[in-house]
Amino acid sequence: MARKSLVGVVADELLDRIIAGDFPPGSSVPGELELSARHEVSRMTVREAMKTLEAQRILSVERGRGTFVNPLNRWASLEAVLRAASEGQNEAVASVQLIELRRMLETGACELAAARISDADIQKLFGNVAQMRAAHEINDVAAFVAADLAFHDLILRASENVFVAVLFEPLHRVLEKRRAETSAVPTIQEHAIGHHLNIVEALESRNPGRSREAMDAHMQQTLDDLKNLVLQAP
Amino acid sequence: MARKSLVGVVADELLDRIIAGDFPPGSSVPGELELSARHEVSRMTVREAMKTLEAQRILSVERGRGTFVNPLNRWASLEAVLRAASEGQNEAVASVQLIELRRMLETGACELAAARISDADIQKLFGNVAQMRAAHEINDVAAFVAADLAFHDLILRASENVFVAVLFEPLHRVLEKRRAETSAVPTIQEHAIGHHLNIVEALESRNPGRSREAMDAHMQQTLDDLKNLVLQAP
DNA sequence: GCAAGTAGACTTGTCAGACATCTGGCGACG
DNA sequence: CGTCGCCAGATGTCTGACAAGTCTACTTGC
Repeated sequence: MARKSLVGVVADELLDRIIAGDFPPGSSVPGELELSARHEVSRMTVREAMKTLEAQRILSVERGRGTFVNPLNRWASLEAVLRAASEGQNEAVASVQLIELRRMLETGACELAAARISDADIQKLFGNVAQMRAAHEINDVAAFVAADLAFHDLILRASENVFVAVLFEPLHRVLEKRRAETSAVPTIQEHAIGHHLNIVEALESRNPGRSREAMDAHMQQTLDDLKNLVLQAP
Repeated sequence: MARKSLVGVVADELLDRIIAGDFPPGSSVPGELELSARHEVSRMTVREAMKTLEAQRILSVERGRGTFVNPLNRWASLEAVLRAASEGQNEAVASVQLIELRRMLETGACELAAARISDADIQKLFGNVAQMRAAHEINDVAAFVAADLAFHDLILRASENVFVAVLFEPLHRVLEKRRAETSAVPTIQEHAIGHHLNIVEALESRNPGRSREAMDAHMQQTLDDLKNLVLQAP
């Protein structure tokens, strides 16, 4: 699956060297010819790799002068920033900050959704909670996670804000595997079911503030779970 | 200034055709050869344009099969989504949704900053408000906007969350010009000064909830200003 | 007759070499 | 001393070719 093409490999290696500090922000990166020699590929392959990094605003290419590394806060790729921020002992910090970000987006989306969600979607949410409960009783972790994801996804869409969904999508991918870890603990499943039920009921009341707080409590629980589980693993 | 290179032009034109609906999500885009003929450039130029769109997850390239358009919610580029969402009569809707998004990020960042901001940074924020007041009195719109931007930027950084800054950066660019418009009205300047002062004082009290609400009120005002100004322009 | 295998057309991936164009600095010339 | 022009080095683009993956349709063997 996804055997990476050469340009993907070159782009990854180059990004690794940037993150490792070989080329600090503001400095220039070696010329295309030099890179093509170092990685033993043609100049064109190097150019395409550069293009992908430039599209993510990691590099700035200036004709006739060279190619330069942008400061980290101009990077447009959450994944690349995550890789950079997770260097060394910082992975735990990065995880917490990701949850913080998720909390902002999900509580905000939930608040908006309260005024816009349809009755049909609310019934679907009740259905998702029922699925989570059923999955919990027969210990089906995969089904539990699937229902959980569908629940949050529906709220995102009910917010009717396209940009929230766009910004949330990369977060979704990054957090997916850790969600599966925390959701494997039965006690946490029970907590989650309770929180989700609170959220649907708040949405049903069409009260934005209450809906936001319900989602906020859920996010707080998720953050606590992360701290108690992932951050103490060997 | 910034005369676009050929690959930039081709990428733009291709994105325009995608947004115009020539190639719906899931469908394939014409082959590299066909595109190179249509745009009268070499195949390599087309390839580099495709690479930039692929890096933004607008296209998915599959070797031997073709190149396909991703659904809009997988796009990783806020700007591209904005262009797509602003088609037709939807520009007003897109503007409102952008403010909604900004509200989520800024209120969240402000809440985090309350617990993390340094005394020195709080003094800087007071200084920014003073600059805004001075600029207001001598009717210097540019200086007012500059102090305003610096104020919000400092809070973003004080939240100590790298990812918030990353997601906010494209928003910053997009909203910059509209901010200049609304900030030109003296009455709105006065409102903004009051809101900013409330925000600093809330941060000074180190109360996260109060800080969030102060920023929220400011965002609400901004949204109202947008509705009353931009949405009724000729 | 049917199924497995294969040849071909079409697609993207990579390579090589060449020339065009832009930038910046160095040196010659006025 | 200042200005102009040349030149080295960087990216931008073109041409043509071959490699390799995918799908279709036909051929072939049973």
